[in-house]
Order: sequence, then structure tokens, then C-alpha cells
Amino acid sequence: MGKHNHHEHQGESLADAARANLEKSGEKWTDTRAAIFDALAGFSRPASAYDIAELVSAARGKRVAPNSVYRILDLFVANNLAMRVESANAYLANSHPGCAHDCIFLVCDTCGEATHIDDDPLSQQVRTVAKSQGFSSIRPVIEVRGICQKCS
Amino acid sequence: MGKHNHHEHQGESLADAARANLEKSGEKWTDTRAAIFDALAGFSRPASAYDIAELVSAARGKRVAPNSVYRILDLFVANNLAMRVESANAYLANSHPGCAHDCIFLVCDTCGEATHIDDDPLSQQVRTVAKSQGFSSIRPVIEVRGICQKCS
DNA sequence: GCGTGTTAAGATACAACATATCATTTTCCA
DNA sequence: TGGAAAATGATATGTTGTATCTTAACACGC
Repeated sequence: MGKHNHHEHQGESLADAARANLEKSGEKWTDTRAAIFDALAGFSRPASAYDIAELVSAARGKRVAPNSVYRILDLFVANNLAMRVESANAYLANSHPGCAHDCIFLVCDTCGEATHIDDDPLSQQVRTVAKSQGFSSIRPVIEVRGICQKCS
Repeated sequence: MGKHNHHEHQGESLADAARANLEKSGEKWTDTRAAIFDALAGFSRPASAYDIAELVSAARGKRVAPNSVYRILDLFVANNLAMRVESANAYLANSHPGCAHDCIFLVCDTCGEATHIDDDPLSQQVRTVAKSQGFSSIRPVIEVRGICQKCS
């Protein structure tokens, strides 16, 4: 108990899962949203809105303005298709959009790669501490900056 | 056991403690650094470098450039006189500069106030998770966004 | 006291991240 | 098919953070 399977997706399958999740919330899977999701999912490390704007603009031969990217990233985050890494001002695609967790990110200060961990008991403790201080609408931000194994 | 006293400082006493700690590291307590520490300590919520630059400039009748503020804030953070709240892009004075903890910040999305918690067992767990993934030079970032009691 | 090397701070410019506002296009349904 | 609503675009601007070079303050040996 306590464990469960994540359906890790990648490539087309991931985009399909993302699409399904977004549409389940009554939102549309438009061309622009698909292009932005593809760009985001194509990065191996957290990508800034401007990184994505640049890539999508080049790929489509048509400029996408940063504000559009932000709008769509906000939508993705709200619907759990993407996560924001606060300490990096950047975003990651969620590789298992179906299940909701508080995320823990391990971010390498050298190479910029981010590892995504779930540890529900741990994040639950953080929630509990916040609740005990009278906080509501709690959104934990648990990240670790450091040097990853590859870079050390 | 497990508990220990924090010497909470405020006002002049806090500045004195900060000065002592900085000088213990072989750094100087200059007028500019004192002014920036005072400004930082005077805010009741996390202050941005630009907030501080503005306040110090006004208080001294002489412009302090943001890059100087950043330099000095970096120095303060490195010497544990201040902490950076990553999810707010802002800084807080450390009210017990003598003792080093991983900090947990509870940040209210409504009023912007931040509560500073220490929970060493919890932050130790975060460190352990990161270490188990091969991370070194670990700096945990544990923050909670939400609505504080007063604002709810 | 006087040069000289070192550290601190200032000036300036710019890069990177984020949002506000209004206009245009697309969708979709009555 | 026409009109409301949603999505995207254009543009401007606000906010946060760094890079580079210059000037000022300080400290120490002579």
C-alpha cells in the first residue's frame, strides 16, 4: 500500500494523455497549446516561457508572443499538465498528468537538469506544518538545489 | 533535547548581532551594509532588492544602485544574516543570525507576510531524499504558498 | 604622511522574467 | 449566418537580476 503505478508517458503518448486530461476539464486542445506542450515536453530540463516562445516560433515559422506562452503554461499548471519550478523560474511537463502529487524537484546548479520526485508522506508533513499555523489553500513548494551525481 | 533557544533579536540588538556575525567571518560592517540591513529588517514581509534600493536611497538622500543591493544581499545570505524566499523573489532578515537552519517559509498569497519556521527533522528528510539521489552541496528550498489565518 | 594594492560601492547598460491592455481571429452554436 | 464567447496576437511596460567598468574608501608598509 502507499505505492501506486505511475503511467509514465513520453512523446506522442504523453501529448495524448495531456490532451485527454485537458479536455476532461472542458478545455480545448488547440494547435497553439499542442505546439507549446510539445516544445515543453521536448526540453530535458526546466524551460522558461521565453525558451518555449522561441522554439515554438521557429518550429511554426510564426511568432508566438511570450504572453501567450505564459497564458497557456498557466493553464497547463492549473490542470496538472505542467509544473513550475519556482527556484528556476521555469516549467516542466508532467510525465504522468493523470495523478496529482505535490512535487519535489531536485535541480542541479551545474547542468540545470531537474529530477522530479514524489514523496507524499513528506509533502504531507509540510502541509501539516502549514495547516497547524492556520494556513489554507496550501501549495507546498519543495525543491532542492545542489549538484547532481553526473556533475559531481 | 532536540529543542534549543533562539535568541530572537529586534531593532538595534538585531543589527548588532548581524554585525557581530558578519565580522566573525572577516567581513566588514560598512555604512552601506548597515543601511541595507536596517531597511531589510524594517520590512514586515519579504522585500525585493528594488524595494530596499528605493528605501535606502530615500533614507540616505543618495542613490543606491540595485546591483549594489544585490551584492550585499548575496553577502548577507552567504553569511546567514538574511534568507532568500525563492517563490517570492525577495529577502527576509534572519532574526537569529547565530544559528543555521534550513528554513521553511509560509508565504501568504493575499497579504504577502511570510512566517519563518524551523523544522530540522523535516528538512533533514528532504536532504536525505536528495542525497539518496546522488545530490551533493544540498540546499533545500521548502516554502508553502497559501492563505494565512488573518487573511482567511 | 604617501604611495600602492585591495576591497567596497557606484554608474550604466542590458538580459531575463512577467503582466496589462486592447485588438483580432477563431470557434461554435442558436 | 450572424453574433457571443473563447483563444490568440500585438504591443507596451513593469519587475527582477547580471555584467562590466569606474571610482572611492581603506589598510598597510615605507
